[in-house]
Amino acid sequence: MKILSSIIKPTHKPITPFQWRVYAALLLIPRGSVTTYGLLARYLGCGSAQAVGQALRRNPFAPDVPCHRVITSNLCIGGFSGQREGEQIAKKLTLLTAEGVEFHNSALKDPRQIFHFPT
DNA sequence: TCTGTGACCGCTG
DNA sequence: ACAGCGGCCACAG
Repeated sequence: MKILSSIIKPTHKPITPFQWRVYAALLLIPRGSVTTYGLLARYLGCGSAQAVGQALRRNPFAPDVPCHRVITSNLCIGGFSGQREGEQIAKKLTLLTAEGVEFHNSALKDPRQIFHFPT
């Protein structure tokens, strides 16, 4: 499995401890699976999915850190690269499709592809 | 310090 | 089914 420290390069902006935890958790998600902001927040012991969104929005490591594998709790596509709609979302869709995660009208087709973090 | 903002969530009517 | 609304918490300025 990938190690976060091996992804970070000197050219990257420094990240906060919270961001570190978020990105490290992302690396646990296998290809072909996705998670939600809420699940991720709960796994991190942080009550706010919105805070997780903040961290992902500022992800300096895309696409090495698979931030595209995070969708909203209602199983919709969510945002990408700071955008909630538009070309960037299409890109996110493409990435997920390439991994075998299919959407229908911007909603996850198969809920079984949701990754549950270890307790 | 303090404040506004956000790739969100879930309860309520 | 669905829109509204308060809560959440990290972070930049």
